Amino acid sequence: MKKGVTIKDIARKLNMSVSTVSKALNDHPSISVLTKERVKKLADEWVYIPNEAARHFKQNKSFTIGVIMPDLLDQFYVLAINGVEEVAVKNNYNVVVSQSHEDSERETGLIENMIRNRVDGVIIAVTKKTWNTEKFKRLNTAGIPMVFFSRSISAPEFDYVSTDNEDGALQAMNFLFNEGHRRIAHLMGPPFLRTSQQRFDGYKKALAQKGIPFDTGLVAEVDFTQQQTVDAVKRLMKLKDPPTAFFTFKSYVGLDVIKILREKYPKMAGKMSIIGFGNLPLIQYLEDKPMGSIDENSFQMGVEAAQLIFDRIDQQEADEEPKPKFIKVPCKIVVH
Amino acid sequence: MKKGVTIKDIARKLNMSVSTVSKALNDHPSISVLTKERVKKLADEWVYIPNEAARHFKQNKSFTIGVIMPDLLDQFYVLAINGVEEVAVKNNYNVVVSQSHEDSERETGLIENMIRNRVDGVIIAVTKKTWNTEKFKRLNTAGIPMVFFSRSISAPEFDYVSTDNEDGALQAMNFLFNEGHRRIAHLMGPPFLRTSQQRFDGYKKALAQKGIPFDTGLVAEVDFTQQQTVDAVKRLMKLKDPPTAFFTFKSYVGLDVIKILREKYPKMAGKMSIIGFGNLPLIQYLEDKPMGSIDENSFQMGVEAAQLIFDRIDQQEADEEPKPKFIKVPCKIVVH
DNA sequence: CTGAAAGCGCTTACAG
DNA sequence: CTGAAAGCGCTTACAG
Repeated sequence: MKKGVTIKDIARKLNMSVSTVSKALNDHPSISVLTKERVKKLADEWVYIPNEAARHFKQNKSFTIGVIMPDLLDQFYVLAINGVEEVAVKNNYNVVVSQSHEDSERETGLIENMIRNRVDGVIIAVTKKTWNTEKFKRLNTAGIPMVFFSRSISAPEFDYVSTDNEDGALQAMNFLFNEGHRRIAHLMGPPFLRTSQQRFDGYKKALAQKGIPFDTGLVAEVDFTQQQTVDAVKRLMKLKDPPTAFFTFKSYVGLDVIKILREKYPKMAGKMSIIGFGNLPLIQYLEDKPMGSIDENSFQMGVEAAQLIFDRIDQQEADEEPKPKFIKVPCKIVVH
Repeated sequence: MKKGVTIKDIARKLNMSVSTVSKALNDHPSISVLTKERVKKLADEWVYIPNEAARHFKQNKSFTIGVIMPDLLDQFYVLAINGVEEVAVKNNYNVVVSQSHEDSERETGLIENMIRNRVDGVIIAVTKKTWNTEKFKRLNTAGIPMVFFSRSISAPEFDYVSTDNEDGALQAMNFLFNEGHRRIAHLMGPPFLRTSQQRFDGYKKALAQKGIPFDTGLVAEVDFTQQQTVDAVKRLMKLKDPPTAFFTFKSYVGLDVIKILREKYPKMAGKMSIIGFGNLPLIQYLEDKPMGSIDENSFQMGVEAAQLIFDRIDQQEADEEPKPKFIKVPCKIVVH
């Protein structure tokens, strides 16, 4: 193991104290210009690279925010991460991204790991199976701010950044109404997620506003696996009065619907109108596109989540208990 | 700021030394069972969470490997990360993923950052604009092992894990030959990437084996932007004897070709056979699929890269200078 | 089996 | 403007 140059090495060479070198490198105002120059020159020559680990340790801050996402193969989360990164870079923070792979146990482990590593804040989109608040309370106890991102369990005591789920649902439904649809199925997400409830609420509200009676038979819960979506579509298509359109929790589910229709109900495939949450980059490559998507502006959501985390970090020093925030980022329908 | 329980707190309460507590928590063999029990019990009660930052700092290891990828919207890289993660978890290591966003300057900054944070190893897929070895030498100087992943510049002194690029190209070409194609265009990647050269070599080798003269006019360099692919396709389609098939550096380029053909040459769209590197999950949703893809087994590549990094980390202690390795992970053609 | 001591590389009051 | 000292939370030879 080679070991690098340290502040001590520089101090010795220059006949200075380590404190002076440290301050010089950090441009501390009390240090003379000449000293700063000498120190920086040698640091340069010797390719001194500060040990951030040591700095963080000493300062009792990791300058790192942890992000836990269910699955990065879902481009929605990648866009969000890009937003988080942008804000983090501006604040000279690092971002550590982990995937729970929709596994709640694994998620617990990741949170534990983040606490052990003393990240300064956590942004998390929970798994589709997460309902317990236990692990989030542990973050609280450890004094680490956390915000739910996009997906949240029913726990209003935590911060939550999301798209305006209800409004997005309204936009989707109204668009479908305008296209003449009246029998619109809703494939909703896991019911213990606030997010699912909010989108479902929008669905019902849209129907009510339009004066269309709510029909439970048109709603199915899915867990985003193809299997469940297959089952749901099959059941719905067997109805006496089957739906003519689908409003799905997310576009990936909509893509599965399209695929299933193409395979099992080729006659219907072209006619069915489909809208879901998530304007995914991959849609551009599809020939058989969904009719539209709710653009959640996930990059912006990432930005807002990161900003909220930084606010919370700042507020820690003020040590007043802040009220939980629910930030809704506007969304808009995009027609393909 | 709340501060957590430390080893010292536990030691004080139990009238022990911090060394004993530390050893007890780490199951050091020299500590009595009784002591271990007492320590662990209190640690549990008090919700002691070890400060990994401190441990890493003390041990002069971050137990972290850094991964730099061009862009996580490309699912190929996400699959690779999953492979890296799997190996890392087994070794009790963390993985820190950063994106260069195909920006070479930014890449330099990320490497710098990883050195500052003293990661134990780096896996990197370079940007499409990277050609300079400078920054990689800095990692060397800092004593941090690095392996090029998938994409590499021409610098055989570094480790490199990649699919068997030449063989993949041969498979693609032979498949197209079997389909009856003789005029096969190649959209190749940036020429200063070893990867591009290797795939191009396979292309030429396949032609030679088949006794088909190599025609420079059928080759175009692209930088993966749609614009360049559009230009290339337009030029190729204007040839007196235009290609009947495309072998592309990667499937995303192939998808762009399909899109362009659909828009500009609808008559040709269905007939053109297209094969590229990368069996992407999103292909399942396409109706208008490429004919096939070279499955690079990116998860496995991630696994191999991580294993190589861990080998290198272990070898550091032995401090003999190891020879650079070029690991080729087998690939196979997948027909859609 | 347990503990005292040194130290990882820095930063930051504090004194001069 | 500079420096001596303490210390962040741990681990690890070493002594007993």
